[in-house]
Amino acid sequence: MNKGIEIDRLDKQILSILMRNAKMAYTEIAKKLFVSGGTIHVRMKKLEDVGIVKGYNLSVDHGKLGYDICAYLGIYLDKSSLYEEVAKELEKIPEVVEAHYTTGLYNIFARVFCKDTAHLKEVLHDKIQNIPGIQRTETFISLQESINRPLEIVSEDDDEEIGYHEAEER
Amino acid sequence: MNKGIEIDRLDKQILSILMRNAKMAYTEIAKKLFVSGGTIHVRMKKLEDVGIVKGYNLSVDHGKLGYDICAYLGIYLDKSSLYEEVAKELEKIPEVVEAHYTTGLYNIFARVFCKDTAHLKEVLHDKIQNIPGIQRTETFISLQESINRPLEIVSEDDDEEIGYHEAEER
DNA sequence: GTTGAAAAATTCCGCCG
DNA sequence: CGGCGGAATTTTTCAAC
Repeated sequence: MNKGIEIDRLDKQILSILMRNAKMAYTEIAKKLFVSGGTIHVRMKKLEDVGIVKGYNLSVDHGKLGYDICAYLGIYLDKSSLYEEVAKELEKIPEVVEAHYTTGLYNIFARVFCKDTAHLKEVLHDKIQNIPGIQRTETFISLQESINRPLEIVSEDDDEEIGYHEAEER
Repeated sequence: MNKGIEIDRLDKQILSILMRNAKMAYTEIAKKLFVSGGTIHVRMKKLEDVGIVKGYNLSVDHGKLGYDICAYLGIYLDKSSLYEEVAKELEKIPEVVEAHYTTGLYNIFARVFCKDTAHLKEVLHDKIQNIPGIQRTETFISLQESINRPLEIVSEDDDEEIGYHEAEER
């Protein structure tokens, strides 16, 4: 039982390539995988239709755009049941780019981007701590991001001797 | 002093659009921003050259691909100085998609994707806990992701009355 | 920043195995 | 049906202004 969605090896290979470089042309992917460009097109349309592909994003260097601080916040709530309410308030804060309802020590896990420490203080003290239901927060500032990559979804038993290797970009 | 990189409002608007939908055609962005397609092309080339644009990613629904669990790990090291070594070992574990050197309670913050609880146990117990230098870990499983969006980089004083609004996709 | 034209990619559709 | 191939359309890309 597979949620009714059938994904074969070709689908996974296409996704795997595009997850690393979403700008690669369908014609080029087609050449790598020894199928026609039209096939890539049909497969991607299916993958978008069933919601496996959620979107296409640009990955940017936040530091170079003036957002020097990336921090994770562990948030304690007064009551776990306040989650929906608090999430809605967090959504209004543009610096919050991610929020998860989590198991473990904290009730909510959030990621924020700030320009500098003054900006972080403003976000924490004036915005987040003011949300009703939030008891306290713990802050983890990222000093270095050493890994940031897509999940490898092509399993070993799937890609036995695929002649795929990286080519030069564009 | 701005790191020597000059980014104007138009650059930010282009980035802002592409961060939400990296597949939008340059010609369409050009129409929205009332400039020519060539200008978008030149701006993007500059933004890629200076490293502000790091890449183009596909965003996928990991759950639908069989990876039901997304978890964050707080990792305690025996000594903070072991960071580089441990990071190198973490990089060998494909389930680890993100790792940060952080301030606060933990030394390293990592994000992992697993197929199910058995898979998570294997990753935690057989892979991560076996890395020399790691003292112990704390696991936060994401039960719901309620926010996941790009950072809004166009500041209010930048985009005063831009006639920009979302258009239908493709 | 713009224009315009060549090169390339996307997208669609009829056909085949 | 799933994949192929080709043709129409759109986009990218680049040089000259």
